[in-house]
Amino acid sequence: MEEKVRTRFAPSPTGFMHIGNLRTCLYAYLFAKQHGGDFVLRIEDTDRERYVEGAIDVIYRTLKTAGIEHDEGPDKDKGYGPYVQSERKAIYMEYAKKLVELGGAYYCFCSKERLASLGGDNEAGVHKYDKHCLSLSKEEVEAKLAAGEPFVIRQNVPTEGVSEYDDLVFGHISVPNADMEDNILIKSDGMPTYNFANVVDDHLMKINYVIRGVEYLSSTPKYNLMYDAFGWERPHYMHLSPIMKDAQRKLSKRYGDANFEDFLAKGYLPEAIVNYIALLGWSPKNNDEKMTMQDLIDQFSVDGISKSPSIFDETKMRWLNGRYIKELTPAQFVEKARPFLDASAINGKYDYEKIAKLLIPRVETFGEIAEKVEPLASFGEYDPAMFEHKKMKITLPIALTSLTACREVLPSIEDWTDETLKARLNDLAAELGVKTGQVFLPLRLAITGAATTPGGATEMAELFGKEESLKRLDFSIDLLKKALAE
RNA sequence: GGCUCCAUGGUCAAGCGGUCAAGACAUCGCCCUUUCACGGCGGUAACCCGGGUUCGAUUCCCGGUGGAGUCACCA
Repeated sequence: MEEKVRTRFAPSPTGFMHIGNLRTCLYAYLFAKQHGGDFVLRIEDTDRERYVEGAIDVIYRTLKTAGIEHDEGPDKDKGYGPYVQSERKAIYMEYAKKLVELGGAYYCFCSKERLASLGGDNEAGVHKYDKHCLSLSKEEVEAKLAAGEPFVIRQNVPTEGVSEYDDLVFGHISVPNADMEDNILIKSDGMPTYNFANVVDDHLMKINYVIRGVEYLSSTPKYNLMYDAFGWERPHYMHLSPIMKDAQRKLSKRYGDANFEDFLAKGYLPEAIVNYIALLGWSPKNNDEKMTMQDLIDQFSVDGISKSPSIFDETKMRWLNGRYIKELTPAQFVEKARPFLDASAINGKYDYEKIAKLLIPRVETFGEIAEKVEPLASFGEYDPAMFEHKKMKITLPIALTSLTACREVLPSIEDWTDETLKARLNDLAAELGVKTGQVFLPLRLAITGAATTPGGATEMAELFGKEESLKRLDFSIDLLKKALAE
């Protein structure tokens, strides 16, 4: 019988949640859900020096808005807790001692100084621990322990042979044992290192599919050695290539350029971000790129995961975000973009839903709202030369004729909407015997005073309302007359 | 530097011995058009190099080159 799939996301609370981390989390979630399994959240805070206050809240918040729901975690204990490593200290020590008894680890009392003297013995200046304390007899160890000497516990890695395993995405991996160091499992402060904690926790929490970054690809044999020493069943592994900022640099929080919440602040929709990062390093069988979380769960597959690093392309994410925005109704747009609308120059002015209708096909992120809406915020003196339009064959006199005709016709219109206005203006163009553009273009310019606007003449007119539109029209006709008189 | 891994257009990527080497983003051109957009149509653009294996290599093997990861009392 197949074992229930259990995956986990195990971030360390060191600050913000960056995109690479989120993608790892997403894949672990997708894999678990696809197989009807459990997705566990575990907090790896064994390094108290890197701990950042509030970081755990960021993790919860990110998961929630990204639409990733964990089945278990510090806030949902299903019997495998605690799910925060700092609260499991005693557990690690217990298992470390067990591993020592089993011969898979040993106590080490070497001083920092002695360790430092081991360094620099090759070109890269890399040193390897010499297993000095492995030769200590049981009595010597007991004596040192009794004397209260500070100690660490190291893994005892064989010096010969090769360790191998099969990775779900990278295939067969084999590493010479001689290249692996006797890493520290328990630090002198009694806390475990990642090397040890992840093995113990994954086993105790019954994690059978370990999904994480490639940085662990070559150290995984060491973890397997521990599973073997304990007599535990090894989990399946799925390592993921990094997301890069460019060909050389990895995307990281160090550059402060890839935090999930930063993208939210720039006006990206969480669904779009999740959709985009799912596609970075994985591709579906078909060519549909816009996918919901459910689509992702259904279609996720290990063989679609790529082995090489992928460069993060914000331009493409913008495009995808634009597609999501285009599917929003004006009401939904307003709901989601309200903070951006309020922060723009039109704050509170005009009907937001009407603005939304104009903005939906014109912005790819909410962050672009401010600039799009800027020309609508004010009206005043402008250069009448703007009315000249070669391609449309519009000169200042022609513009004046059109505007004057508009001024006569418009006041009688009761239903001041885009559709009605458009119909009437089309008729007007026919009556005047001119191209429609020769009426619409001058009118748009006349009531907006701006060369480019997010919408046409009649849309702008509807937005401003009848009274304001006519007022502006009068202003522009005067401006044009003055210009022609000179 | 040792070890592990990777290598298709500018970017994300299909491909898994025989294809005119998909698709998407970006870019360019045209159409639509009342500006800006949306939309539609079309174009430019790729198998890192050198050896093998094979009737035939982007695909398999080896070497080179390039890139990533790792070599911590960080994860």
